[in-house]
Amino acid sequence: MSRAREGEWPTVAYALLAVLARGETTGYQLARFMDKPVGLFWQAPHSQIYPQLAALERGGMVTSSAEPGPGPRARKTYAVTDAGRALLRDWVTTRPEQRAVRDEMVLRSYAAWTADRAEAAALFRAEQTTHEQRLVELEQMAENLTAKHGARLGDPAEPIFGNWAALQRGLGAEREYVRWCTWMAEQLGR
Amino acid sequence: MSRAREGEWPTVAYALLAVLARGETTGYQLARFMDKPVGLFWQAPHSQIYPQLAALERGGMVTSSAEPGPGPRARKTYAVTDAGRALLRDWVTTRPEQRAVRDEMVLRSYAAWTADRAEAAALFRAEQTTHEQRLVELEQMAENLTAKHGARLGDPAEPIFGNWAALQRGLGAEREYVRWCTWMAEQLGR
DNA sequence: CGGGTCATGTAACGAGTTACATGATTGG
DNA sequence: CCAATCATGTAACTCGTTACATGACCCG
Repeated sequence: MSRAREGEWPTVAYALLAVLARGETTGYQLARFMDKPVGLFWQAPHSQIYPQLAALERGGMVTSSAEPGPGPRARKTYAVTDAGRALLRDWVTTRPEQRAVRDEMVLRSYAAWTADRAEAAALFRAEQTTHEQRLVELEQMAENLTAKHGARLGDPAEPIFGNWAALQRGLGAEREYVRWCTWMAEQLGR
Repeated sequence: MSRAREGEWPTVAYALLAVLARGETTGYQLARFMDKPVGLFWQAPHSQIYPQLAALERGGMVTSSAEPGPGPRARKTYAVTDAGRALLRDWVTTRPEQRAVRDEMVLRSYAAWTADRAEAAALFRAEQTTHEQRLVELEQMAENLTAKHGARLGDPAEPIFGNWAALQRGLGAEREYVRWCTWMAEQLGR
């Protein structure tokens, strides 16, 4: 929540800044956008988002204006400050240190020889199907984006380019994962 | 560390069982194998491994035999029990619930429009290069495996099939990531 | 009038990271 | 003799998840 060292923020803070950089919103909208189902580039529950927004405000990276809301608490609309924009801009071009490889399905494939062959094949076929469906959804999103924004998608100065870029990654990653699951199911199902 | 509910273990426990299922080893060897650099399917530091091995032993999933070691503490060799083998076998064919999408580079791509264009292009080119090198290493590993084990790699009953399967995933994932980084660098570098 | 949506927060916990600790043997 | 390797462990902390909490309004 609070910074580890002066000037260092957890990644979720940059995710919030990245969304707020496109226009001010309420904490609730941010939480909706980043909660479970979609959230193509980063996910976080509201229990992480509200305290993080408060921390960003204490740090002067965002400002909030409260209007009386429907519930027991006021509704707050957040906006990025210049300091927040600068922080995000710097972070975007900083190289991440290499993350740990941790994939439950890869671990299962590594131990597949210990399991029942047919059950293991079924597992990978089921995974394949799920991610084929996910792939169809993403392809639908790509069609919608193309229809609405056309050539602007190729312009890295436009915010919508960010959506396109994240979507390209999602499409590629899902295709590759489906390919691997298919291969695994084939290997196991003989 | 301890089980959340009776019969539920953290994933790192299954990773340890998966390695121990191939033959008994010491905690140190496990830690070496799963620490930072390699660990193609799961990574964990020794500070997580030693307590987890102790927990598995308390749960009757592994046994240990201690011989006097070089340091102030005894060297312990661990082996899976029948219960541990059964636990692993069941877990392997259980479907994981879908994991959260959280990729710092995707987040950066989403916010790329806020950054300096040339710096952003350089970032993705650098990532591309790093992962091209990683890919070469994996291809080397694939060659070595093929040379040493040949057709046994295609037999899902052989433990070595697990290495092959994990490696296939690594190769595919790295290739796809390199592809995306290349595309990003191209888009940004115009 | 009961459940869903809007709207914001706190608390408890688990998983993973980083740092601290100890001490013998081996190699340059 | 200093550093690396072998060998095991604990402590403090951060990040992320799950659950708890409150209450107005709207729709069927």
